[in-house]
Amino acid sequence: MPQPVLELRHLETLLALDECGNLSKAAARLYLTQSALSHQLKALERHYGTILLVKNVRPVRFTAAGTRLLDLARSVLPQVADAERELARLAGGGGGPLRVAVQCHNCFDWLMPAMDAFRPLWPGVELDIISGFVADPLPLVERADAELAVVHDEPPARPLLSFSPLFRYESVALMSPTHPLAAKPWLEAADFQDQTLITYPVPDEMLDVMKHCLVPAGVNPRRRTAELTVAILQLVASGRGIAALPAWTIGHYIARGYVVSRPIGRGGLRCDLYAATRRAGAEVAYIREFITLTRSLCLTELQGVSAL
Amino acid sequence: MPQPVLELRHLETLLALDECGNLSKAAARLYLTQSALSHQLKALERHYGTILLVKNVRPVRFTAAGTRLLDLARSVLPQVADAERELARLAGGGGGPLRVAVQCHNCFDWLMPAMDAFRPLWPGVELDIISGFVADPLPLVERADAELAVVHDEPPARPLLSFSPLFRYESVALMSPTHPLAAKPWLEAADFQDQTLITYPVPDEMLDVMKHCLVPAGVNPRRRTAELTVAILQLVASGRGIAALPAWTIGHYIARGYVVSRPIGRGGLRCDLYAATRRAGAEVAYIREFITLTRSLCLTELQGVSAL
DNA sequence: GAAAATAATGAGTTTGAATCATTATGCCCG
DNA sequence: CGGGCATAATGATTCAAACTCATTATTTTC
Repeated sequence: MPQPVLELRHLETLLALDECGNLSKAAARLYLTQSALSHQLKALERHYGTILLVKNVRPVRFTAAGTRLLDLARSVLPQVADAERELARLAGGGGGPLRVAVQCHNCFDWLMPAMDAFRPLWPGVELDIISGFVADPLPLVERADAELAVVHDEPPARPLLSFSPLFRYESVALMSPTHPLAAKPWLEAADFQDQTLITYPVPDEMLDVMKHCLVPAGVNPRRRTAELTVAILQLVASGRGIAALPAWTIGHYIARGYVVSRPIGRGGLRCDLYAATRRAGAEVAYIREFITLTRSLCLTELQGVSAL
Repeated sequence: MPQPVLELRHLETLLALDECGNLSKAAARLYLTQSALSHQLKALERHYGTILLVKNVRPVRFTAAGTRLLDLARSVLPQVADAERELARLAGGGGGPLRVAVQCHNCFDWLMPAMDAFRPLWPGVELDIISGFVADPLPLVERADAELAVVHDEPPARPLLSFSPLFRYESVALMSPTHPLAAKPWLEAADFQDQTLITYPVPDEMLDVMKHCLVPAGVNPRRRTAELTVAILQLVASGRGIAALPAWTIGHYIARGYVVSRPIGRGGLRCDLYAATRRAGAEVAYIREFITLTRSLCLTELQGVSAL
């Protein structure tokens, strides 16, 4: 007598499917394989005796039946989330500090909205950013001066820490539309050799292009620095040099034609962000939710971002 | 990153727990073992870091956290059920005939309310009772003159049919409060020997006491028949004989002291009801729901009824 | 205080949900 | 039109969650 074939898991899948538009992306977002989702869908469709979505079209299109289930998901999953938050409160885990240490300038672009979304859900949590960017924030977390650190790439395992993937973004090269390099479909490391590279005034370690592309290739262009993203874009637009920034920072500058962007290297330059917490912290409901909420916000809102 | 530990299954469990008042009963209702529920609860409680219910008290008492989850269940599960009904409609399985064949008189007591509850959920289903009680309704189902038959005990497997347990009820002996047998804590078959047994005018096959108790024991009391349950009770109350009826039929007669009831045999006389459908019919959403709905209504509303 | 109900526990088993490795399908573009 | 890329389907295999079984512990009842 198997009453409920349907489980919350399936509703999560449908939601992801709707947001991502295809099985593979949705699977990545759910930390599952494309195969898993395919099997899942097939089982559901067999059970209900009707197709739930048309997959050979981009993005996937939900049938009437699929839409009905999607609506169910939209109604039910938030209720579940609410209940679980309240349970955390009832279990005495509804409040506490959440100090976030961030390495990179640009992260503030998404960190602020994420914090804004988080605050009303967990009014009992004291949310702070550990200001002044820290070269290596991991010791902060280890000695409990921060609950969470955002770091690049997955660091080697540490006994006290646990790492959760946040997302992968693309760093793109920026130049004025009239710049000679704008003619190329993508840039190689060598293309930077005779250029002026405009960056934030931070160590090369913390600059994606330098760390992952130019330093390995032994390229060392002229440099110029600016504190603010707008200032960098200003300099680029006026032809004073080229820059490399995460794709998400520059959406409307591109749209307005002030600057153009080109991938760095054939497949583009991908950078991975992780959230580090102490292992004990990874159990705390509000820290977990901060991570998942941030991830999910970034994946849906930010340009050029994909699941990790 | 296992987000949802909670699944619909758990919500079903909580609901059953609330209705049944203890793990064992709830487990039976869900077709699971008591052990399964115990493990389930423990896992949930470990995950949320708080106790959900106090089990060493009858009925179990939900904690604040438990109540919150129970509320979630009460909100979410009906939404899921609604969605699934609509899916069935969208899949083209929202309508069709549902002709129910019933063996026993008393079954109408619960069949009517069940049908009343069912109708608004499936307006497209043509619900009928195959009237005139049929001695053996199984052939009706086999040759598709009925979609569902209610039968006693689990019949031997038949190639075309599938049987679903409905519930178990107790048949009790009824007598006037002043009757000598009322002094006994329970009745043996032999006690019936010199009595007048008042029954419906149907073959012994279809009378629980006869079939499962007196006939096996070779006891054959005087007989008197009446068509209606009230008439039987009237005769019993006025000392004209004793009767045996399902415990559920007689609640308020007992309460008012007109008659008293005694178990038949040490542990009482238990009878099992099953729903028979054609194997193909067991797949049809509305037939499945009719069965589960009926079962669940009877289990919660009827006296002396337990899960099978 | 014994018997009956009920719950907990840990080991063992089953099942279903995932992955892996591969094949199929559709789409774009030269 | 055919090769290459992105995406989905498939079936075998793996793995772990969830269940059962057998037993012990606890509580209730008479």
